[in-house]
Amino acid sequence: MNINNKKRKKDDKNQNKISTHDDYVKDKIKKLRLQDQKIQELHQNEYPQIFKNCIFYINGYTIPPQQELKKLIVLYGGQYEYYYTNIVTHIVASQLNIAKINEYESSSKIIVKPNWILDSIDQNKLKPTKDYALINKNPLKNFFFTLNSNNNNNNNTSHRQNQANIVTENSNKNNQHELNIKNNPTAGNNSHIDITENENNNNNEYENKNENEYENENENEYENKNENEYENKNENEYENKNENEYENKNENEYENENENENENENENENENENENENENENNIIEKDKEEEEEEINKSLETKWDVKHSSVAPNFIENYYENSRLHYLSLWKNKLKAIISSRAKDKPKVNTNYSNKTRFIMHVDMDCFFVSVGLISRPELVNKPVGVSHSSGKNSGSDIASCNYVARSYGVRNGMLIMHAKKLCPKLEIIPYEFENYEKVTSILYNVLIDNSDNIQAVSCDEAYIEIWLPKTGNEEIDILNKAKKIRAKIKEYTKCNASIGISNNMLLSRLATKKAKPNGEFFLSPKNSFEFIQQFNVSDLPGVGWSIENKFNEKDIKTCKDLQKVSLSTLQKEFGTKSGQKLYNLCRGIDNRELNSENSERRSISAEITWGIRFSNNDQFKAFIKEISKEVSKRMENENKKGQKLTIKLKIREENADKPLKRLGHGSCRNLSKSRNLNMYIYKSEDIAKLSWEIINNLKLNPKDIRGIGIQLSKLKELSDLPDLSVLNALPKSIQDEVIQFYQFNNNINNAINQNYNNNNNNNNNNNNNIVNSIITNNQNKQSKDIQNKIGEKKKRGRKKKTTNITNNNNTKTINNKENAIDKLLPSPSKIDMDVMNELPIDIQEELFQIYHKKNEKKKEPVTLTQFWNNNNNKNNNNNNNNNNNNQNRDSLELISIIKDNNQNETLVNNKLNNKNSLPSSSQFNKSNNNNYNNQLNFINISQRIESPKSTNNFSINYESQAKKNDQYNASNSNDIIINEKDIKELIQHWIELFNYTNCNIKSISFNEDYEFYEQLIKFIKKIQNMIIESLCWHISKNKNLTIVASLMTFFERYPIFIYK
DNA sequence: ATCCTCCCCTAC
DNA sequence: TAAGGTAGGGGAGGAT
Ligand SMILES: Nc1ccn([C@H]2C[C@H](O)[C@@H](COP(=O)(O)OP(=O)(O)OP(=O)(O)O)O2)c(=O)n1
Ligand SMILES: [Mg+2]
Ligand SMILES: [Mg+2]
Repeated sequence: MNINNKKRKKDDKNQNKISTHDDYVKDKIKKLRLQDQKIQELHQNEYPQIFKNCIFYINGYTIPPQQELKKLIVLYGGQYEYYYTNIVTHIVASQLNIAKINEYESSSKIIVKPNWILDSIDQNKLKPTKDYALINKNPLKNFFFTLNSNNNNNNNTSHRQNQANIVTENSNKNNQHELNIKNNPTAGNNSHIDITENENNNNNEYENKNENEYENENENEYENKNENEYENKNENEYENKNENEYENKNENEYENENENENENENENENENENENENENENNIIEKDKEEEEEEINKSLETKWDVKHSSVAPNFIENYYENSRLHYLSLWKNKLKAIISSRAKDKPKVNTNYSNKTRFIMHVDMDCFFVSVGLISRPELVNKPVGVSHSSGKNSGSDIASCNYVARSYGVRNGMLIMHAKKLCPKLEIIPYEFENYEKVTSILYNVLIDNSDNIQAVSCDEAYIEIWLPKTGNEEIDILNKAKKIRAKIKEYTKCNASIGISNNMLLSRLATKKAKPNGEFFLSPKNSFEFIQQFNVSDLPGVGWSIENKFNEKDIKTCKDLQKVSLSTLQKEFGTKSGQKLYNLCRGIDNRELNSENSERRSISAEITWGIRFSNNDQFKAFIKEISKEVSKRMENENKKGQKLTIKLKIREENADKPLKRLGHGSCRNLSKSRNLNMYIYKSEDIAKLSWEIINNLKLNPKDIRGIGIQLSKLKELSDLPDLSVLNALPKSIQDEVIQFYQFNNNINNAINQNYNNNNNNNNNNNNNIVNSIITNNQNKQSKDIQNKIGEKKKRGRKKKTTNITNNNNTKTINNKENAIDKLLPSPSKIDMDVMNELPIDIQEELFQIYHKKNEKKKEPVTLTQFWNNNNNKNNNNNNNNNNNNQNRDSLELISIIKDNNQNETLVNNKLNNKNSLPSSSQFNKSNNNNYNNQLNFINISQRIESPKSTNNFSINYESQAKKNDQYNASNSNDIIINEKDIKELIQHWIELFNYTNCNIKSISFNEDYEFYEQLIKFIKKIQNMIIESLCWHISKNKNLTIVASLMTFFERYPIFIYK
């Protein structure tokens, strides 16, 4: 390995290229293979080598986890492949999308579920793999209901489809670096690479940093980030003309901009020239020429503006492709997600830390963008360099990053080129290389993951890591060596310098990095941190930006030493309780935060653009809202979220704003934000656009003044049925696999669910009634409390924390009982494949077509499973043709088969009856609704949906064709479910699936042809609801299987059913 | 008290 | 010529 490294190092030096991510991973894989082999050799005699000729690749998320499977595979003689290659013989997966299955099957790979490995080991021989095939798991699914394969194919390219597969396939859709990080099997906590053990100490290539070299920077003038100071330059003349022209001056009411012109008369050369026009022909001609030229220039500029502004085609797409800040945000999110999912997968190991010392490292690449850019430009390393879109000396383009040579001139990240060039005329500008930044980030994070006990992503070039070292008395030297090695590793593979700050908390290590830079490491001893920190400027403190800094400077507080003298109460009076406390702690080096590797859930999703926004009329404005709504929608789908609260953020040009220094920039603006609680969840672009425009339209703004637009959705909720991993993990191993497949199945029908959701969402008023929750909170027995305890209650988000101290934010992900109110009818589409059905042997068909009828519709008691069962046996098949009398009739739809489970049903009935009166839904329902709706519904807390002043006792559901459904804004005001037949069949299929996880099992459903289809459906749904509730109650009362309850609850939250009448 | 809305501020 | 995004902490002040 070292030989390889050296060799590559040489090569790379010649080529000045980043080693690819693969280089790093390949090296690591080699090491890991060696380890695997060693383990194998060691244990060969202890374990039967049953997997001897098998080469495994584990695809995605599995239960048990990859690492465990890997261990077993290796111990039992198999070969574990870290990447999928052709030599692989077996694919292990808990779920796969169809594309993957096809891919593997076409290359004759054997696909097995993880249980195959476990069972084979159990029985000491290879089990037949066909019993563990991933597909055809549920024959019913294939017999009666085949997923709409067209749908599948179509959806495969959509975000949602990809997202739907997040558990296993997330990494597939993402860019390379994410794939690498996420899929990197060595990234697990039991990857044993340790630089300190495996590396030669020949990494002396990093120079000894001369700390003072760049530190005599006293450029406070540039630290003053007051934009206006830069932007109040005398360019009004240009701006006014330009803008007037741009805006086609059609509407007099908007022409107030001329104010500026008047204020700046002295500079208005053109006017003066015009006034001085005289008889001299030559003069006139010359002047005409000049004017012409100017006009041409102006119109060129205007054209350029129009071409590049928000009215240009593909503006948003182009913009985001080039926006560094957008990338920074994007990457940060991705990294956090990756780190987070890693952390969740990783089992919590109870290591004994008592004889170890904890260090926090803050690792940050030196002038990241520049360093990456200079890899291919070694001739510039010792010159001042900045990364920017443009290089003109008067350019208003931002410098994203500048190197330390440039910084010695006072140039700073984020500075405009025109200012930087004044400080440093020789500043070289190099372009962005976003793809390369990603590559380097990938390597950086791999190295950090491999060399730490815990990691928190900060940005693409920066992370905190936690490292525990044995107490040797020399830990401080050890940790510095460790840092050196990490830095060397990063340098080796990326050709870029990283700096590392080390201390015992995040704040101090962050500050230590400032000392370490450039290209160094620094240990900030916590022992004398209080004194040490005094030398830092307040602006060095993370959390102190220009605003707070300015406030301090006004009071002559420059350094932390100064700040330490300010009392807590003063700070709190000035900045508020929390912020004051934070500042008080910051300047003392106090920071109680723990690394947060497990991301808390996203609470808002937004898209925002404040560059290039220029509209001349409301149509353009509106069109842009439509476009940016698409972007937001895309992000919602990617995150699998829908949102209840819509916030519009606008930047509006100040009355007297000057022309922005930055071309097409926003200039001086006032901000405006307007939010609206929708009482429904949205995610579709049309909805977002429509509602956004409603908000905006109410504001009565001049479209010409708009300079920035943002749309944010918050109060988020899961859009569809991704499995809750914490629930999943709580389930017995034996059913985890099943559940995963269940979800996989449902992922294929999300689109239809959501379509229907949107058709219904206006009916949703305050639906805060959660069936499961109300049962549990009102069921007085002890078991229900146990369940609550077991499942835990999610902390309410947004609630102010009681403690002022920064506390460890360990986000235990739990089932959300309280907040996930039942909200929507979420039917799912599917196809009943009657052809397949007809292929079945007659006796099976017959069995399946057994029809169960409820005997007496007037009966007020809910139908229990037992009754259901018995009724079936007494059923009369001949009364199918009566569709006139609802009451007398047997169930309008026919359950084909219900399989009783261990006589549970008896118990279930009793329990249910005993508890009936304590159920809240009953009283709620009756109080507000005097109808004589079938009592069984009282059992279910769906009152919000059922009651409606104009409701009758008859159900009405409109059937609308798919084509009509696209035009739904108004239709959704009615109380009708707009739904199509296909969707309903899918819905039923869904509930059948669901029942596989309860103690009863419906095999299939069919409808009486002579009965009104939707009426049948509604009744069916009622029945199903009862059965599930009963099942749930039974489990709860018997304290039987809490994990099943847990999973049922999640299902309930995701698949509530509502009935309209 | 606690919530909500509309901000401001910060980090990269 | 230019790509000034984005999520979250938190405060002020009003509503409940
Ligand atoms: N205003 C800013 C600040 C940063 N970045 C980008 C470019 C930087 O290279 C990268 C990382 O930011 P850092 O704060 O880590 O700054 P650098 O890495 O450039 O310099 P250093 O960390 O050495 O101070 O983020 C940016 O585009 N605009
Ligand atoms: Mg950096
Ligand atoms: Mg950084």
